[in-house]
Amino acid sequence: MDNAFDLNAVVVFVRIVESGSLSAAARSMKMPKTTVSKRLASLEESLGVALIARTTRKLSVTEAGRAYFAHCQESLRLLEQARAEVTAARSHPSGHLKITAPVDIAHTLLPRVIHAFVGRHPGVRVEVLVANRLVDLVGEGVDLAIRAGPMRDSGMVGRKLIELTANVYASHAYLRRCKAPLQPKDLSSVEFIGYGGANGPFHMVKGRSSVKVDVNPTLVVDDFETIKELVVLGTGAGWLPDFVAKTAGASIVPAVRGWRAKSVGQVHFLYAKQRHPSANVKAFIDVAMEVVPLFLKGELAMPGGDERNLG
Amino acid sequence: MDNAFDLNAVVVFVRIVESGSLSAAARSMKMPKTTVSKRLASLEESLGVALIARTTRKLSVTEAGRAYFAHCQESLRLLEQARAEVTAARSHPSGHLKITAPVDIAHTLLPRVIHAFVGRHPGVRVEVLVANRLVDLVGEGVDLAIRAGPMRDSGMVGRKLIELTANVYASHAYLRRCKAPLQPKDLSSVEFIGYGGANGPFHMVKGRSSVKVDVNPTLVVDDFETIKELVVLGTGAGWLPDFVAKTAGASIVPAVRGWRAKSVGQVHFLYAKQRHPSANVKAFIDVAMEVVPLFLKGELAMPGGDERNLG
DNA sequence: ATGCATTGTCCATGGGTGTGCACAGTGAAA
DNA sequence: TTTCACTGTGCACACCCATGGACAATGCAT
Repeated sequence: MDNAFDLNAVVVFVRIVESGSLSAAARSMKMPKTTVSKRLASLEESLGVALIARTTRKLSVTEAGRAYFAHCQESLRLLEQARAEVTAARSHPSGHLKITAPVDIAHTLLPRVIHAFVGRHPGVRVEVLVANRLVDLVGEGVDLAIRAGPMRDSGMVGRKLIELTANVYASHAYLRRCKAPLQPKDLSSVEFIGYGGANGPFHMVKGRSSVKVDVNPTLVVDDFETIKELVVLGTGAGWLPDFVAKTAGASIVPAVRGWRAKSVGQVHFLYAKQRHPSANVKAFIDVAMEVVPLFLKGELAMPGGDERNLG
Repeated sequence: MDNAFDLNAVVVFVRIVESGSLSAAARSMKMPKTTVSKRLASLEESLGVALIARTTRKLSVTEAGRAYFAHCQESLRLLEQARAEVTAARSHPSGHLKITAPVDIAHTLLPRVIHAFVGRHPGVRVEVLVANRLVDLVGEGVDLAIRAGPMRDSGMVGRKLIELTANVYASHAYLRRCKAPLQPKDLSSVEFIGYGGANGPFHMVKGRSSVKVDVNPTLVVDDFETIKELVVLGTGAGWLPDFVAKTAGASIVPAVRGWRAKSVGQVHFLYAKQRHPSANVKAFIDVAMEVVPLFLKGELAMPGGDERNLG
């Protein structure tokens, strides 16, 4: 950085011309006169041109100085305007927001949140990237990710959205075919639809009670939404995250009344660890923290299918 | 100068975006990576906005960063262009040049110099301020003054143009009326036209000889050109600077053949003492140093009156 | 997998720079 | 004239900041 010339000196120069004197400029910028003097001198030095002819009392801007001043003033005005725009956008959400989420969440929680978000912040263009793979946030320019399970991305910070609660669900018709009411141990003998390969025994809780449940999956699917559809059709009982089951409305219910499956983790947000998080990100998280619990409690109106075009 | 934000950081930011990485930017600006990193961090701090999301390997410009970058890049381009224009104008004369000179010189030497100057540097607009008063150079935005006699302006530098030589001139007709050839002592008995109030005895020289001449002015005028006209008309003999007499062409000649008046000082330029004198000023002085001696030696063509409109 | 090169950041240190003071020069007021 | 307020600048010093080395993290090549 040997002889890169000091842009701040340009600011000083412009202020001098605007103020009409070094001292006035110094006052308006709240810096000592001597600094102003030296900055101007160094600018003239690095330009190799006299900008301001000065006696102790009078000032007059050189021909070169006048030309330079006109350009600089305009340029600095643009720069200041840019700064103002940015700091304005800092507080109130606007522009672009890119989100990624795994398919399960993208089909369930996410549409509700987005629906509320775009309603509240119409100026923001939202882009959603639905993928189960681990998206490289900074590499793909993603502002915010929603992930399930433990997070181990370095340089990122997380924030818990919800506890990942789940249960074994079944349709009313299916339950009528069984000898209700079922108990946890009965689940090992019903038609059970398992998830993916990582479907071992799980725990069910009721108050302080906790029992381990072994199941014999007659069917294994690696997609919760497909499982949900099967459960709705009465194919069998299936372990489902509550937020997935919820999208089926009242057509399916917990198979074992009064019990629920033990939580297996959290759903959380993940975004770049920065001193100054994006206003868009913060706003989106705020909306999500407000909307999702309502949705899970069933207090959220469930519109028909207008969010399907976002998937 | 508490929290005035660092414009140089903006330059660094722009270079980072252009280069695609902090390290690349550091290399291209020849400053250590650590400085680049800190500059960027401080810019984000003072803006209160994250501009660049960065992992150790990948970079991605924030929404806010993109908007800011576009404006800044344009603005800095303008600034750089301004700098280029100014430093270009440094070497080759252009723009505006304001000169002041006393009337005597403005009517004699100056037109010839200006004529040559505008012919050589057509891009420069020349403005001439003819006045015998002491013009405040910086106060009135004058780039260059021509003065006769000692200079005692502080903060200014001078450069000698010519030795202020003079002589006693008379017309051919007048000399015929006298009993030529005249000797220096004869001057006390001719009709002598004196200058202003400061017209005491003067010295005349011939080789190593020097004699003091006392005159009895029958007529005193405080304007050399008027004196010259009177001499041309044959009213008497008059002490005239050579450069004034020269404008009368061959119609007047030294009254005492072989002798001349002793020099009484210099004509010099006066301009602001600055590290970086204006290219215009330098060019003008160069032209003057070249043209004036030619004129005084009579080798310069004397056009009719086309320089009159410059007075 | 495992080096290897490269990236961005943290940290102690020295050089550069902004600061306060003093001073010459100037204009307005008395 | 003399005084006075104020201008812009030279100078010595303290302090901040750029510096370079070290380090964790990461992608590429083998």
